[in-house]
Amino acid sequence: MTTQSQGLHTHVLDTLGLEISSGQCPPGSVLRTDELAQRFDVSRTVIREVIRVLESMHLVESRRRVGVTVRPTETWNVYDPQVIRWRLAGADRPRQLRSLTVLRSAIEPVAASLAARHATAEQCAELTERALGMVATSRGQQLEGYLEHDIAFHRIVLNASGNEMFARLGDVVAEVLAGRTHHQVMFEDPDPAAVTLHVRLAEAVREGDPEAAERITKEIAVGALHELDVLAP
Amino acid sequence: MTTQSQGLHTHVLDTLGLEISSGQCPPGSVLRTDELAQRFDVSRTVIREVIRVLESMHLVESRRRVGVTVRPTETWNVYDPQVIRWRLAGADRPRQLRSLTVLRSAIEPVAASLAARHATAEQCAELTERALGMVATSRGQQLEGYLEHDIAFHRIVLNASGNEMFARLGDVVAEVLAGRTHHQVMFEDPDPAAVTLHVRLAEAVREGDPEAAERITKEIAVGALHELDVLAP
DNA sequence: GCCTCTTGAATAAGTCGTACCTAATGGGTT
DNA sequence: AACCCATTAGGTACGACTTATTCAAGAGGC
Repeated sequence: MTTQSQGLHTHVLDTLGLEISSGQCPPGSVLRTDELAQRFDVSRTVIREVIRVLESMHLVESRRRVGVTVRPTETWNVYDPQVIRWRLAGADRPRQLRSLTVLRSAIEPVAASLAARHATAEQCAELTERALGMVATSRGQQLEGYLEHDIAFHRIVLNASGNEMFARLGDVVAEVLAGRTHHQVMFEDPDPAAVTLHVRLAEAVREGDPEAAERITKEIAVGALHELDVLAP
Repeated sequence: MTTQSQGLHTHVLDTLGLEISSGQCPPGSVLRTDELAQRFDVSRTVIREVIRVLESMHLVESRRRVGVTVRPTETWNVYDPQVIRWRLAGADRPRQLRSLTVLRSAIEPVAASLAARHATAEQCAELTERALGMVATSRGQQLEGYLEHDIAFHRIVLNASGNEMFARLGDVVAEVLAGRTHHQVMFEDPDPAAVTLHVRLAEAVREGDPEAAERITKEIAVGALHELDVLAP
């Protein structure tokens, strides 16, 4: 059986990763490499490589004579974009979205403040462009276009902060925004207040006003958290 | 050559990971699995498993007919504790410590604020205990003991925040604190002001005062950043 | 008789070597 | 310039062997 395009490894990894993060294989349960090889109809070689990757994400632990044990949630590398994707696709997406949004609300204001100090002219220009793009797509069911601008906007801010750790959170934010748009039921157009705030943030960064940038970003974060409270359990 | 105790895989992974993150194998350089197998005197199987793990960390990219290419720094999973450890052990430790400390300064105040709301009696008790431990070891060259209390203290705050993403940053903070103590030259006892702030933070959390907890944690962060400016280039 | 310690067989992961498949590449041909 | 083919290096498979753990049975001491 060779149905996938991108290699056996990828398919098996994705399937197992999803099963584990979604709780189908609860912590403590044991997998056997031979069984997995049979189940996926691949060689043990492939399985072992997958297990090693899952092990590096601290999702499982492999011990001789006992098998591959699923580790408790607390040890997982929850910052791994792959893990985040799996978890957002799984059962506890709401909880996941919430903790990620809280993370954003801590990071992004500081990042925006730094961006107001360090952003290049180029970054300011693209930021404004993206903000205008958000305005343009904020009405009339253009959710996908809006999402694209939104992701790009936040990515620029994080990059412009000049801090590597912030910059690398761009992928995480992208996953959160995408998850919100796609999985959360969003019939309506985005909140006009949020759109305005993005425009104002672009201005604050362009004018090099760290305090304003931080304050505005905090407002955006509050809005995002509020939105979760309204739509989720 | 079989010097390691914990498996060939671990040894090879650690060596290669370190070499890549320290810039010895600059982005764009190509590794060949056969060569690596020869070099480490292990089978290609082991090398392949290692490569797969490095690939999952986005440190390398494996393509047919071309080999294993080291990817540019921007794509690395810099939140992977393993990667952090490698980078802190490598050449650009100062830069790394700085960006991680900025990250802390964004996260920990928010975490402390949440901890003041959600901490259990148990957590408050252990927090106070650790603060006292820091006081007790703050004089007389007991750096290792101090470090242990410091790490535990911050870990409790992050855990008590109730946010999973914050909690999982405990390892990162631990690496930063350990790196600061071990690699940065710290002849002297810790800053007495910092010790006092930790005691006050424990109080603020115990008394359920989010604003105070956030403010005090910001002061701790400012101190840590200042310390870096003084000691590093 | 019950408990502890030792010993040994069973087990599943770890490692190895080889053989073969497949895709990307680069050069040579038309 | 477009096409084709040999080469190359990773991808996959299989089978044999090694080693750490575990668990249980048996020996010894209380």
